[in-house]
Amino acid sequence: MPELPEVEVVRRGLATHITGARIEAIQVFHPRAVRNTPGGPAQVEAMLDGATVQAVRRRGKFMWLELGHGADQPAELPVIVHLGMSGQMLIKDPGTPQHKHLRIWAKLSSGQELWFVDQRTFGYWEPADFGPDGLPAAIAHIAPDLLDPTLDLRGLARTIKARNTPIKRVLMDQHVVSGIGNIYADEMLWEARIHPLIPAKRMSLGRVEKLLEVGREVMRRALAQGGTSFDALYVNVNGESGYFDVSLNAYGRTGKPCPRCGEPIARLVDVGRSGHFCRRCQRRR
DNA sequence: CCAACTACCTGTTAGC
DNA sequence: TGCTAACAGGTAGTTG
Repeated sequence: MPELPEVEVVRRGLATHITGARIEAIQVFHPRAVRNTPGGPAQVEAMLDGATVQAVRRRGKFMWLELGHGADQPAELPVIVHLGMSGQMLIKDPGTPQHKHLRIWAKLSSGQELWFVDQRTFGYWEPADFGPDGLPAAIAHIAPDLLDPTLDLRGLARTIKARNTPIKRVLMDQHVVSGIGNIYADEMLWEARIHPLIPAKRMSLGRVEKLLEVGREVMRRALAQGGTSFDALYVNVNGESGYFDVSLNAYGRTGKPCPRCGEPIARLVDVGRSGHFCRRCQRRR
């Protein structure tokens, strides 16, 4: 559920609250909360204990904390944080009663606590190394996202057009462009009036470019409203929901009138995932 | 390389 | 009322 705007809201909150803070104690409560660690939870605890958070960065839906030993020392190692479906990074005052789904707990030198809460355990923290480009090597396969200032939009449009796959699936392929999940794929396709099942190959280059520009605007609007939330699973670091969901035009609106033409929004299932679109505005051809 | 499919999770809701 | 099935869905891994 958390996609680019939601993750960016969390990243900003973390940057504000934990940059420069030292981790004075840490405890991992669930084995699935850490990944790619031969040493298991203990390895992550050892890596983070005593480290200082120097920066919090993001690409697509992936965040990472840059850790060092001393606020003015260069970053030594990144730890990747992915929220999965239901992960939350929360800043708590000491003494807050424990949450049922608390997976990782850390005590910070700021006096506050950092909680990683995750109901469905698809989220995780992962110790990593820096690759040559300054990104964690473990996410080298994740493409730039639509809000990345270095994004080559024309080049991306050409890559997308080379794929013989329904456009919605291509948008959600994190190797191609990152940060787009089911919600924002539906929203940007609705906005651009494009049918989700049209093969990317059959679209004109200009239409693909237009779709990407529209997508970038949708992301910016959602970010300005603090992201989307339906059921309080997605919240910022203070536990507050965003309110972009009131701006959704297609996603989750099955049977409700299309805000553009009044036609009831249709639901279609592709690869077991539900999609929402307007049959009248988003024609196949 | 590309495309398609599946496993991994648990809380909530719909249906019988 | 109580049970079961469907649903939510991001990513890695596998298969063809």
